[in-house]
Amino acid sequence: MRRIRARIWAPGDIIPSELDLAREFSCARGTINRALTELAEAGILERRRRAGTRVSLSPVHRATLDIPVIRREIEALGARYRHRLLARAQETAPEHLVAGMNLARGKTLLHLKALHLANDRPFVYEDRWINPESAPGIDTAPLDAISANEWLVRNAPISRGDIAFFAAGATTEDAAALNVVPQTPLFVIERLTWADSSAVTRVRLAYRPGYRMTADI
Amino acid sequence: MRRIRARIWAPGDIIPSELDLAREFSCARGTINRALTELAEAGILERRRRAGTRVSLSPVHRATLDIPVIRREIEALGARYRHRLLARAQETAPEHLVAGMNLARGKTLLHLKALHLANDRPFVYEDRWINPESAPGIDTAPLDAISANEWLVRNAPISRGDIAFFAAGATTEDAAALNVVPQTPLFVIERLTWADSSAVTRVRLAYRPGYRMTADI
DNA sequence: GAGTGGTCTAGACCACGGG
DNA sequence: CCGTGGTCTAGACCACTCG
Repeated sequence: MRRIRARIWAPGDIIPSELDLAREFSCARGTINRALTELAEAGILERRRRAGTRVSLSPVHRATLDIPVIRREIEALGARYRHRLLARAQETAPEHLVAGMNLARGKTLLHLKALHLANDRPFVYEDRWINPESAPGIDTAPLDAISANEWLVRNAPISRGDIAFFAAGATTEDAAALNVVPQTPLFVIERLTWADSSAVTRVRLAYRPGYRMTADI
Repeated sequence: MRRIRARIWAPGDIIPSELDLAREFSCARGTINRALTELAEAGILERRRRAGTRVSLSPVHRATLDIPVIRREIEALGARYRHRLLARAQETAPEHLVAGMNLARGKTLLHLKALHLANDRPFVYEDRWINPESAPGIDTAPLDAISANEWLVRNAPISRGDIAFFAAGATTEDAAALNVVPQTPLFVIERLTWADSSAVTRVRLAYRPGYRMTADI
């Protein structure tokens, strides 16, 4: 890293091979390999067999976001967490979810609406659909005592997910829940999680105005 | 992972030690160590010396965001990239930057305003402050030909950065640049990057309405 | 004290892919 | 072909921390 920052190894340059570096630093090749592999994962280096290792021309800045359970997020702010289950219903999957969640048409999903509060003030409004087949036990879960968010994290192991972040004006529903005027700009997260190839849950989280999601690079 | 998903190793459980697993799978401890270390970095496991390895009770979902140069982001959408430098001035650092960027009061910064276009339609409006001391050569850089974004990535190695994502209503300036009405909800990124302990640049990026930032978990 | 994970070493075999 | 990185092995020493 020192050599890259000092442009001794400039962007685009091939750096010495693992064997050469191991000799230079008097260490095992395995150690060099681990170091270079980490830098490659961070986007600083690009490695190809036979072609060698080069300093990335346009290093991708890679930020790692920790997406905690909302309870923890609120508690980390030093606030008291509470949540309120506003609605719970069995509904036929709407058309836009049938496609996104790869469901059979006419499938019944659990539809939840909940509000997460920090010190009794609205923090996030949650609109969630759960595929009961992928979350066995959800039907009898006490979702007023433990948030669906947390119940799922503990009871429905997921294998992967897609997540999107964007800005949106508060809908009338958002506005009522978060106690703001409609069309207030809100930070919104939409997340779709999967267990193997079947969808577990799709959630839309609308954060209170002023919320900032932060990360380190 | 199979055992964790199948709840053979449930959240909170201690799993066998590296030595035991190495024996079970007839492989070297180093291989087990690498696997478990990766899972710990992904937030699936928690490891402590002597205490052993346990399955996380509340696995942090960790998303890795690739933050490419804006040109690449636009090109990846299949659109033609252009950018327009709207303003370039030397200005005394405003008060809110003196603190955030850890500058001496009265320091002169380069202040840029630029618009990035996708197929000639506004995509991101950029408001950037650059510390010329941390970016030698920036004063003579042809920032109308190459965006500051790209120039910096190539010429000013950074060591770390903070990044924040939030929603905001379009300011009059945003609105004029992006050709929207004021107060339109916009997705905004603020990024502050450092080379060692001195700030390099602080940028605010206001994306066009409808922009979604996506990631995988 | 003793068992855990963290890290390194020296060596090996292999997949890949450029020349 | 053959040099590169990718991965594994067997062994070692150490830091940490629980009991």
